[in-house]
Amino acid sequence: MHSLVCKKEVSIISDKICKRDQLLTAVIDLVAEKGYNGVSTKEIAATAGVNEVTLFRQFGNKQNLLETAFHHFHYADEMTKLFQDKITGDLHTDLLLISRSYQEIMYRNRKVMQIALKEHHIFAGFQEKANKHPKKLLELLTQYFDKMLNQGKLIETNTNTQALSFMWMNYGAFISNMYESESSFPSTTMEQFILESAVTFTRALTP
Amino acid sequence: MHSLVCKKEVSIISDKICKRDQLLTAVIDLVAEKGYNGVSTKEIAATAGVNEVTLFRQFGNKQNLLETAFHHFHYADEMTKLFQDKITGDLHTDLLLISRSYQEIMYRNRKVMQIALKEHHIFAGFQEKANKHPKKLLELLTQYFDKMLNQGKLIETNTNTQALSFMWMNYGAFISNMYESESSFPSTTMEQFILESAVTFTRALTP
DNA sequence: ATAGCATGCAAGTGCTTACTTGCATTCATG
DNA sequence: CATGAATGCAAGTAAGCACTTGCATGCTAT
Repeated sequence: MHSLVCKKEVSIISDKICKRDQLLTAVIDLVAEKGYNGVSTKEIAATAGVNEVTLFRQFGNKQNLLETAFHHFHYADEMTKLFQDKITGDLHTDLLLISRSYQEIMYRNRKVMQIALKEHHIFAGFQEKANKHPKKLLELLTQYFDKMLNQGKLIETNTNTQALSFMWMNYGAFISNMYESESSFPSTTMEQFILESAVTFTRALTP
Repeated sequence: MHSLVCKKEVSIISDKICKRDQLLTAVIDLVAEKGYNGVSTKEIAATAGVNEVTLFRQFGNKQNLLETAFHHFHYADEMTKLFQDKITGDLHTDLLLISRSYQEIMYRNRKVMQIALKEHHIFAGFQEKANKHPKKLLELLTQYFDKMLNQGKLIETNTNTQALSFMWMNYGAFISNMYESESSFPSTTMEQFILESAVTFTRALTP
């Protein structure tokens, strides 16, 4: 028993993905760019290369299409694994890893993030879901700082605020680069920032 | 020869501001909340307490109303004055001042910033104008770091990247607090962040 | 071969939107 | 008092919106 969707993916015309997925992709792309009220079902269908009626037969209505797509494309859980697997105990190495992973994951989620940011007045749940993983990461980073503090590898400081500062710095960087094109990511500016900011926080927090 | 607008502000009913200003306020509030395509001219007029026709007679069309309001409410030039007037040469004091001023100005501009962020696909010029002052601030901060470096008050580092990190950190903090209500600003979290982050960067950058 | 399902196409429904028009009302100013 | 500008009100227009219906077509699986 395998997934019911997209039986045609393995069909004769192999490069043709199924209509359902084409619609999900189209709605994310268009809503991220123009906003929910700025794009019509007609336009979504045309972008997906299907008839508008197919959209309604598959998803019932516009809102449900977007909600389905949002949940479908929202990657998750990668940040938690990070802390289980790859943390070394060396502050500089770890901050670098966290920064880089965060930027990569957020960039991959960028369209979903744009939608959550733009449409939170219509889809209250989006914002919450989009912030779930960054919030978890903040929590894990605070715990990490606490552990380092106990081992004498960190100065006396408010670990929660330090974690928040580090995450906000990365969040600001992400937002500023959110509209960069796929091909130019990560930009040299972003790469420089990641390297330099890890050094900065390491110097500031090392006893 | 004084301003042509709002003669009625000084009228008998003194607390009643003129229709034009009521419309400008309403469109900023509503578009910031619901997006340009999420709010109708009817709704804007109703919020402003005027007839919908008055909106069109005063501003011609919806787009012009928003553009006029955007430029009307976009505060400016305060960041530049900061560096001319209040810089002391003590790193910690200055970073604290910059952070606090930035947050205050951005919060005052928050509705305009929300619009620029949401509607940049429709109003290309908004994003540019909204980012003009933060960009100027980044430039000034870099110059400040350069000067401190020359005076031996800063470690050898890429001053531009350091300035960018500091500004991105504050930008991330601003975005996260953008939707906080007037009464609760600045939150205790934000205040803590401003204090702590100034200390962090001072420790990281002081020789 | 046949039944069933997904899809395309054309047309249409009812609603909302931005924007207009004509006329009556108010009101400060000459 | 008279004039003119700003506003309100009611009605209307043309277009676009989400969404529906009926029917024809083609592909899949039994």
